[in-house]
Amino acid sequence: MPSPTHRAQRRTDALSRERIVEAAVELLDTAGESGLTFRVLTERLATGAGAIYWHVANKGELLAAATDAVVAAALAPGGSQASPQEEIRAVALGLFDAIDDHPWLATQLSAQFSRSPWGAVTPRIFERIGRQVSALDVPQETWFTATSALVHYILGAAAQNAANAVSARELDPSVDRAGFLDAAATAWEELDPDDYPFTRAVAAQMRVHDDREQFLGGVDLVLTGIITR
Amino acid sequence: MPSPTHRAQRRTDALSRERIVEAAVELLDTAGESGLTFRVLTERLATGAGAIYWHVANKGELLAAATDAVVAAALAPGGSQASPQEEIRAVALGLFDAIDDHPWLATQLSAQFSRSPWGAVTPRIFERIGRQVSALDVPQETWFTATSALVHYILGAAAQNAANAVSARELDPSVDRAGFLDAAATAWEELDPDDYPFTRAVAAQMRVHDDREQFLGGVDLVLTGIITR
DNA sequence: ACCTGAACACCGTTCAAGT
DNA sequence: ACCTGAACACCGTTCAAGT
Repeated sequence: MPSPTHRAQRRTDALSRERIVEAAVELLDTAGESGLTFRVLTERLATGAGAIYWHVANKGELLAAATDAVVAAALAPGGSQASPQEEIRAVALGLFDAIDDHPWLATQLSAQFSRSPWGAVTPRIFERIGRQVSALDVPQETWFTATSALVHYILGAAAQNAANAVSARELDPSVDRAGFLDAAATAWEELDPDDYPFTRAVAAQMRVHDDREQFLGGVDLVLTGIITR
Repeated sequence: MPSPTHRAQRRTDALSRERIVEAAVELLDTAGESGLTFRVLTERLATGAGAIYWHVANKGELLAAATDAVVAAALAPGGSQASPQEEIRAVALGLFDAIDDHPWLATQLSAQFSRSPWGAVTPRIFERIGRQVSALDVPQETWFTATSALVHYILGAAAQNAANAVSARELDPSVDRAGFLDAAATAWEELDPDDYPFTRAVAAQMRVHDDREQFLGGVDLVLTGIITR
């Protein structure tokens, strides 16, 4: 029973690139990467396929736009004037949480990375992190390498974490995080001692670790390397 | 004009998982990720689709097997008993070169990473690097985070590099590496000074950098962080 | 300028049937 | 046990036709 106010909200009913991207993100969030299809998008938006193609060149561009929209939102505020280190940690955590909320983002981000390294998303992240690195009082010759290392670590680690979260849900939705970690750690402990001594040795650590804490630990580690050199 | 010796080689003509994976890798190398299709695979192997499905569950498994095969080869020898740092650099370079030779590996590696974090490839890399980290004389509590950071950096940076190589080829096959870097650097220098001050500042660095050197620089940076902490 | 929707080419996967 | 190949369901994309 929509009130007139709601109707007014729906009045801007015309198709637009924005509305399409929005619907795509929703679909990705709820149905995963394989759930984003021009057919269901067509139903959801109550139009024909051609209509979507009028606003968007192809599926790749749609995926890129969806990724871009979510990343832009995650990078948005920034807020206070903390130290460069704290800013970097904040940006990193923002991306970490975004990937956690939109697990498809992980794959997409590295795909963007691969397809057009300097398309739209990557430069935003690179610039955002790099600006803080340059404020870090380290020689300028190290900026490029340092920023690359940070960005690679952040995206890689966040992606890995999202993957863990997804596969945990898929494997057994009833089991909680602790249960999943426990099962994984146990699996590690049962690996062949000759082939996997290290992984076995580290299994206990993995059982009790906190994702965000561990993620930030890695950021600090790279930061330490940057400052020390 | 195949000699009898060659014929003997071709005698083991029966379909096998190994032969299928081999053909898949070849196809991926020459035609890219979108070139790997059950139809052309079927032609190449001169069989029917069902025959392939007898040996391989589905396309995902085939991709995983191809990735696994290439990574296993890249990680294979190891050789000398150098210092842990040197070993880590060697392993890193091995992966770097493998991704450079098989650009599809980059996407696939992070996809594997996402789909089944502890499927087959990732643990191999993790273990290989981790073993050296544990020999690094740093407290055991740091092993997990340190190894994760290294692996994330290595895969991320190598992937980025492969992506650059691919898009360089695609954009204009006639232009060489120096030309590509030059064009990219120029593009960076022409970015909006208000929005992208850092990227602009780092453009010159990017113009003259050497991929492998820069990659190893990042590895050293993370290693420094690990040892310093 | 923007949208419709049937049609096209192509894909991964299945399966009854063969050997 | 292993292979054949037609058939199925589904996909991204195009395009003549409408408004």
